[in-house]
Parts: sequence; structure tokens; C-alpha cells
Amino acid sequence: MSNEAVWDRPEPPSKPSPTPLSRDLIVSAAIRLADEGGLDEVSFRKVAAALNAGPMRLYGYVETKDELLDLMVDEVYGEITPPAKSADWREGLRHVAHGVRDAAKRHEWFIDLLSNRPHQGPHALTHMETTLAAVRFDDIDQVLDVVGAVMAYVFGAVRGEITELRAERSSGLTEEQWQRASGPYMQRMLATGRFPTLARVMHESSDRDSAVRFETGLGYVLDGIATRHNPA
Amino acid sequence: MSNEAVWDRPEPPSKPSPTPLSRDLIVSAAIRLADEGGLDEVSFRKVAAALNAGPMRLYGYVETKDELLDLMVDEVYGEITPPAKSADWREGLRHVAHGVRDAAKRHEWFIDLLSNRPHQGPHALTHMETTLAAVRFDDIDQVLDVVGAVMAYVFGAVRGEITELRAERSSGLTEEQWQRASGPYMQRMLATGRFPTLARVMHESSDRDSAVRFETGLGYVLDGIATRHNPA
DNA sequence: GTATCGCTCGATACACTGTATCGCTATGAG
DNA sequence: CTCATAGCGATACAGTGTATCGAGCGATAC
Repeated sequence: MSNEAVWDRPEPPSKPSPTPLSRDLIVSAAIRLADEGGLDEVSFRKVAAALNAGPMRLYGYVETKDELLDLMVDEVYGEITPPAKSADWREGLRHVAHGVRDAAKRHEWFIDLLSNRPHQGPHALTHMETTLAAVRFDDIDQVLDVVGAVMAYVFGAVRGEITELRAERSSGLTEEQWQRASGPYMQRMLATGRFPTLARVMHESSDRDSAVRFETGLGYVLDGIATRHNPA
Repeated sequence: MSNEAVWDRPEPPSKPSPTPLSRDLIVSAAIRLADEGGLDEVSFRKVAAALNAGPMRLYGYVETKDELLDLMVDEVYGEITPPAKSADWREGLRHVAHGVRDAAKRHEWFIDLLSNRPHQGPHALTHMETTLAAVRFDDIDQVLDVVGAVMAYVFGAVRGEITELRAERSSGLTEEQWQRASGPYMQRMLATGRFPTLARVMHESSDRDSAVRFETGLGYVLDGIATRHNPA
């Protein structure tokens, strides 16, 4: 019933055992499972089985499944490299943005764990710290606004990319956007004439690289910030 | 096994029954449950019970739980009013942004269903159509980029707001951001001195209205778009 | 060396999930 | 009135997170 967060509770001392365990082992096993088969593959039974242990054994290291997920998320934050100290705010934020995007693409489940609870693990905190520190504006409220807006865009954009990716994967591989439109339902919908702009998008838009689209959007946000808070 | 989407399958004809059923009834019961108790409250058993029916009865109207969730999502899209035809792109996008934010705040579970699968219900499609149509640029690729960026920001920002809201709710109501920092773990972390900027944010930043923060970020994005695609 | 304590591990159990199966029933046809 | 059919929903199954608690074992006390 300890009301403390995972980050507060020390790991239990390692006991001699045929199959040793630790938070690290558990978390990386869980991450491996999630990377390979999605979040559904992460259950106490399956994680424990991957470590040759009984499901209940995990409760010595982790109080709840949500805690395990928190630990997984924090591990991902740990993979994101901080921006160079010498970088100006624009460079710094672009670095962070791409760092988050890359990490989220390596671990597609990451984006699904965003709205669960706030990310307050040590790695998440240092990630927040270095990101905030990359914006050296005088007004701290402006720093918060700027970082908040960039992160909102990044998370939203990455979520979109991952969703699209999943959709393509689940309905015939290597299909392009307009290809999905040829599903019988979509085709009929577009044929109704009620969605002229959508139809134009489907037929006329060039399907561009997702990385380019991400960059373009990021450019909008950074440009907008620049117009408001020009170098003092 | 019909491989068609929900949107493709007509509703079964209504049979005379002591407790009549329809997709609408099911979906609105599910939405009511989700609004009140979160997505966990939405199970076939509970939804059916709310309609005085057995769980299996629902399968006549909906093939799978994911389909039910799709229908719920589409219903939310239906609540968002389209921008006025007379509005310019900036006005139009701001209208849509606030529409989405308001809807997502009314139905906090909405944001959790974003990464499941693409939203292709009729209401989602008309929402997409009117949003795209609000941006009358010549280059259709630019329209996509612009709408994509704004939507990415909106979804990301709303997700952040909801997460924060949930955190506050789950750890003592009416607590402010810095208040959370006084949890023993956070306080100790900040005391290490490893997070100077974060500490400054916690202590010095004025806790502003979330609607204002949303507006500020949205302003960045729209300004950035304006600098790139000025009124032709 | 033995006995006892205490603690940890994990088998079992419980409540819940989504959904496949399939016997009953109730309606419609002849 | 009898029979066929179709849909409803009770039952069942495999899975989930986790509470409980008995067994076994290591350490300590005498």
C-alpha cells in the first residue's frame, strides 16, 4: 500500500536465484515484447514467462502494471539524446523533436502510453530539463509556452504517423494513402460528391515522405515562435 | 466475417422487443458510460446491462468492440460544428481547433482512441472535408501540410491538457501544477540541483489558464503558416 | 545440532474482459 | 396444427490484473 511512486521505492536486494531478476531485466523484457508484438504482448504472465519466472514474482519489483508501463516509458526517454549546449533554441528544439520522433518510431507503443499518466521518471525529467534549458528566453512563461507548443505538435504529428503506419500494415502492406481510398466504402463515399476537397486530396496530392511532412509542420511551429519572440 | 467496415453494413431491421435496440441506442449508452466513468466502464456487459439486454445481443449491431469504439469516435466528430463558409483560413482553422478541443473536453476518452485506427466514419470524413475546405490555397499539398500541422498541434495539446487534468484529479483535487512538485519524490528530485530550469519553471512560472496556453500555441502554428503562405 | 521464527515465492483463486458456440424459443410458412 | 428457421442470449473459454495464503526455506536462538 506504499503510496510512493516507483521512482521512490528502491529495488529489492537481489537474492541468489536460478533465474535472477531486477527491474532492468523486467523492463527490457517487456520492451522487447512490446517492440515485437505491440502492447498486447505485455502482460505479467508473458513478461514473467520470458524471464522463466512465475507471474507473481514480478510484484516484488513492481507494484502494478501501470508502474511497469511507467518504467518502460521512462526507458524510452532515456534513449533520447539532449541537444548540444551550444545550440540556439531553434536548433535545440529541432533536435529534441527529431529525437522524440525517432524514439517513438523505434517503440511504436510509446505514443499509446502518453495519455495514461504524467511522465515523471528520472529520464523524463532530465529530458524535460534539457529541453527547457535549450530555450534561453528571459521570460520563463514564454519558455513554457514555446516548449509546450513544440512538444504538442511533435506528439500529435508522431501519433498521426504511427496511426497511419498501423492502418497500412493492417490492410495490405505497402499500400499508399490513395490506395486505401479504393476500399469499397471510401470509394462510394467519395463518389457521393459530398467530399470534393477530400477527393481532390486523395487524387491530386503527391504522397510525400512522412519525414518531410514532419519537418514542414515543425517549421511552421518554429517560424511562428520566431515571429513572436525574436532574438533579444 | 464480413470484411466490410461498420459504415458499410446496414443496421439490422428493428424487431419488436420489450427493450428495443439500435446502433444509436448502443452508442449513446456507451458514450454516457464513458463520459461518467472513463473508457473502463465501456464493456459489452456493462453497455448491454445499461440497455436491459444480454451482452451477446449487441453483436447483432456491432461486430466487435473496436467497431463500437469507432462509432463512439464518429459521434464525437459529429458534435464539432464546421467553420463558417465565409471565414478565411485562419479563422476557419481556429474554429476547428477549438471545436475539437471542446469536444475532447466533453468526452475525455476521445483522445485515448486517436491512435487506435484511422477515423473514417461519415462524421469524421465531413469534419475532414470542411476543415480542408477552409484552407483555400491553390496548392493542395500545402493545404494538407497546413491542416496536418494544425491538427497535430491540436491533438497533442489536448492530450496534454487531459493528462494533466487526470493527474490533478487522481492526486488530490484542485491542486496546481507546482503543488504536485511538492510530492516527496519531486521535491527530492528538484533538490538535487540536476534540474535547475525545471525548478525555475515550478517555482517562478505563473500558472496560467489552460485555454490561454492552448491559444498561444495555436497562435504560433498559425503565425508560422502565415509567414510561409501569405495571402496570395 | 536442533528448533523456531519469519519471510519470500508462487500456486491457486477471483472477478473481469471479449467473443465463439449452440440449444432454445418464438415467430412465420404451409 | 405442424414444421422450419432464424435470432437471442446462456454458457463456455481463454485471457487479463492482482489478492490471498500455504508451503518451503534461510537465518537466527538456544
